[in-house]
Amino acid sequence: MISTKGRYALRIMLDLAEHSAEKAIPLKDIAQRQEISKKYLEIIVKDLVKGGLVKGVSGKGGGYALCRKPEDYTVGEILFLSEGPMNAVACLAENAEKCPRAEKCRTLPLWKEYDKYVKDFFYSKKLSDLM
Amino acid sequence: MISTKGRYALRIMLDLAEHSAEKAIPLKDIAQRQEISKKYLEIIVKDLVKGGLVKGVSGKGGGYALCRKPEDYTVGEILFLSEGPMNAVACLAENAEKCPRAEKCRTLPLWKEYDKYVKDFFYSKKLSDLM
DNA sequence: TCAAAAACCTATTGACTTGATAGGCAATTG
DNA sequence: CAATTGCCTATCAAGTCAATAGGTTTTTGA
Repeated sequence: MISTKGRYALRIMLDLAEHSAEKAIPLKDIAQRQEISKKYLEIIVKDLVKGGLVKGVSGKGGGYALCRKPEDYTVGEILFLSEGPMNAVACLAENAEKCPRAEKCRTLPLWKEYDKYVKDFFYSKKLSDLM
Repeated sequence: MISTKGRYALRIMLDLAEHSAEKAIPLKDIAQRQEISKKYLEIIVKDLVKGGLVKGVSGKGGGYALCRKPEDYTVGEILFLSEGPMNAVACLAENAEKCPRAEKCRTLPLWKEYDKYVKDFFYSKKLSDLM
């Protein structure tokens, strides 16, 4: 299940895409429009900054702005940056200790196929597709 | 992410499909073969019984057996029975209070599409496909 | 016949994740 | 220079996950 982190991240990106006119948008405005606590959005937008998807401008008159055009973002990169890798099952996680049953496991191929299927879906969608 | 409940449920079903020769298979055997605690499997198989996917036979010589042929089960029905509905996002859950933003939400259509995409995947796979 | 073997039932638990809230510091500008 | 805004760390309550534990009932097969 996709958590609020990923969902809100996408809404932030969309809000920026729809309202930015070359100038930075303060988080307060986004919070009001999206009806989400500004404090919570701060946590989420931090990851977007760290990941290089948006840039923050401090000080009065500051705010956030996209780094690229909306059509140059995929939904996948936004989502996976906020949610983490979103592996279908624990066996496929980065840090997972290699399962000794992997060779003979009847279900592992299914999870691998599903994992790719999901990633294909989100990487094929662009931010601009949602506007 | 798919939890152990759903994954183990599928492995139980597969084990039954591969080892049942008309007679019931005791959970102890499945637990040994699958290297999963029998006690934990009890919890999981209970849902499968309640959902009518397998039948349990009490008493000495008892165990569990499939109710249908492996090709007549979809992976989806096994998984969603164990995991619950697996809605992509909270907004789409059964019991979710209707979101007042639903009408104008830019992201809801994406989640709906994804939800269907995932369900299509699992409902199109048969248990026999994994054997 | 009766004891072993099996399903079935209820409760509990520790670790982790989720969805926030709170308070304050740093940077920038009108 | 004060208002505005981003940025940082910490904390928290509630819920979920992955089991474990101990007992009761049912049925067979020796």
